[in-house]
Amino acid sequence: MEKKSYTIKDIAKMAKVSRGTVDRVLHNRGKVSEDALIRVNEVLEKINYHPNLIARSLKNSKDYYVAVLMPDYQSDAYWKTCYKGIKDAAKEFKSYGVSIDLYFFTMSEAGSFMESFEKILEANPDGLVLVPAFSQEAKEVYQVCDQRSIVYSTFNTPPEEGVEATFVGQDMVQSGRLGAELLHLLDKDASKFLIVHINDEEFENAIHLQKKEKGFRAYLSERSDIEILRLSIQHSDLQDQQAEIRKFLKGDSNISGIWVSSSKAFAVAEVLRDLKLKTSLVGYDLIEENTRFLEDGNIDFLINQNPRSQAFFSVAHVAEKLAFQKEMPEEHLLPIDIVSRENLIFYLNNKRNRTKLLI
Amino acid sequence: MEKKSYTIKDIAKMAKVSRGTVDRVLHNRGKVSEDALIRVNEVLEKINYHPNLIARSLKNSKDYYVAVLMPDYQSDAYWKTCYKGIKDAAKEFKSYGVSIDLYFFTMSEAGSFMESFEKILEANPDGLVLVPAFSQEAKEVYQVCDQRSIVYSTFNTPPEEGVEATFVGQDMVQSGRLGAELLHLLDKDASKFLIVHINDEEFENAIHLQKKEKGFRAYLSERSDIEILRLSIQHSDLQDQQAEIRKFLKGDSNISGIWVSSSKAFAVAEVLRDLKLKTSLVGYDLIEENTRFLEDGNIDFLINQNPRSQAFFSVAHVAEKLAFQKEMPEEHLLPIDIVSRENLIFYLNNKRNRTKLLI
DNA sequence: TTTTTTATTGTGCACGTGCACAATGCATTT
DNA sequence: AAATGCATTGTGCACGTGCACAATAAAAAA
Repeated sequence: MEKKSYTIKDIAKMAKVSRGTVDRVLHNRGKVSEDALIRVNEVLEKINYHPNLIARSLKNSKDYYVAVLMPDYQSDAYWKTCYKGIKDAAKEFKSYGVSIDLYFFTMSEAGSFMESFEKILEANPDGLVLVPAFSQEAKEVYQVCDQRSIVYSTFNTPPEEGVEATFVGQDMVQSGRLGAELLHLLDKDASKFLIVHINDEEFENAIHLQKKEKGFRAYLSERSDIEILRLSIQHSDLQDQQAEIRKFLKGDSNISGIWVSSSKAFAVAEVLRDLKLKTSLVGYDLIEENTRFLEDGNIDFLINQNPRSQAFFSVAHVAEKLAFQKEMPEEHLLPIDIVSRENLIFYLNNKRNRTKLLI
Repeated sequence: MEKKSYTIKDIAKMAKVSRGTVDRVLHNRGKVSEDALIRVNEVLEKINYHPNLIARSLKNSKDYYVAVLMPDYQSDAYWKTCYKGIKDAAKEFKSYGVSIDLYFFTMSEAGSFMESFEKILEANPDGLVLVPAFSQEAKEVYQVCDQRSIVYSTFNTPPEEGVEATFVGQDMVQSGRLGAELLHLLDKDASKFLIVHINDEEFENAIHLQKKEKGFRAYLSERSDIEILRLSIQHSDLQDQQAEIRKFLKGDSNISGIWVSSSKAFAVAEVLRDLKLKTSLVGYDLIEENTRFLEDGNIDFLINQNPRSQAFFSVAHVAEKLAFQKEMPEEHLLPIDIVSRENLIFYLNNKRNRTKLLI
């Protein structure tokens, strides 16, 4: 019943060799007689040895330094949530000697991305967590990190194909499919849906939005001949955005459901409320503006992109790789949560929505 | 920029005392002159000391033994998922010297619960994780554990009011509310909903089902005058269950939506399919029988009770308390996930849907 | 003053690992 | 036979903590 965990000393005794020899076998750095090798391996097979990670990491106990490169969180509620995830991870791993510093860039300026990266390099970090918003620049980053053997992981935006960087995030195509499904479930006799993109960046650069739209359309094309309208809004001012939405909705009255591909569903919700329209509405992200309308019933579902967990895990992978030599996964896809009024509370401030990683 | 983590030795040097004195101050076990006390405290305040948990747990490195007392997982897909969570936790904490053994009981026999507990006591464990399905018997368990200072936590079934045992699970009332909301969203013009209970235990003993029903009714009474029918099935044989459902549905044809309070939604789904009814259906748990009907469209939503995470965290709390002296939370409520066809895959076998706990 | 008691402070060790380096055995060369 | 080289093996140390115990200083008793 009671399993004992064996130590190197135990193994040495059992194999009638010294600790050093066992160590040499375990890390196979040669200089072991065939005789001893066989004896040690015999014991190892019998007992199924697992090294004590605590002792190991105490031994390698140095202070690791991890830099995070992400969009400025002042500007955006979504990134603020990521920031929280980073902070939680920082708190978590502090006791294991990992300290974390943040560096920011502006979404509209690729230059600011590389500028911050230069600063990071000056600080000479052991690890890097980044949002590779600019794929060309990011490639350079990966190269430099490989060269200096800086451990890195990405989140939110998937790295380009072919790059073997750890990615924590969601399946964007599936996310779009889910949006379509929810609208479809809300009104099974729907005849017309509207896609709304409201985004700072050019749509052509926003690969994640393209993937989402692709998924949205794919779902519907598989099971109905619902007409799909599309409205892409570039204004950065809320008033202008809403004016355009209002104009569009007045022009086309019998839309059954609206899917907003970004976190700006609240902009549409307000217009719907003012126009007293009962159109179904599905959007993304649990930012305060959205959750208010979810509670009032103007938004039916919000799809949670789990920004907090994305950021948290991205840091966690790097930190545990450094501190415990744990392997980093190539891809860590988070669930795409459906949030309605009645389960909203569990996705807000959920400090414990996190995970020790497998060894 | 670079934060150093201070050690006791550092503090001793700064306060011009020895390691021993710092140690005495930190664990305030007296025998320190006022003079030294002040100096050490000054340093402590300045540097915000956090002990190195790795070193600490290496020091206290013994093998901990944790017993898990849960329903037999052979009988039930739900408990099988819990079993997986336990196994994952076992794997995770093995490297930290925590080994885990399982003991089972039968849901229908309170006696088997205490029998297994007796066996557990013989093994003399340091920690216990249990599903307190029988509240009276559980009380005795808590008492014995307190007496022998066995660390314990519960999951799935909340312990009785007034007991201060760590509980990992979900808010049952809210879970019922969510079920009602989903049905309501699926058909906003609904006039009649049906509650179906299919359960092994007596309804009177199944407090969690009672709470769920309460939440279901509460939601609807707040915002509509939908008629609520109720069908409680006691048969343990699937054929008998379905016969009763078929009879009921044939008798009352214009039901807008059905909510099954347990994991037996598949039984209803099959009947609906055979009768070619398009009634909305919401149930619980991602067991294979259910997910098949979810994929076929006979079930609209499944509510995920997160059995795997419940079990995992319940073990994790005990293990981290033992190995790292982390505090155990009084209550750890997991999110109530809404699962549809398009996000189902992320909730199946999601090895990483877990969390390192806060310190 | 010397001895004993008491209050405070300093030091040694173990936990398990991983590395550096010292020590041993054995065969080959001088 | 002594000296040298090489292959293999054994040992010491550090990581940071927490506890036991030794050492010191100061006060009280002789």
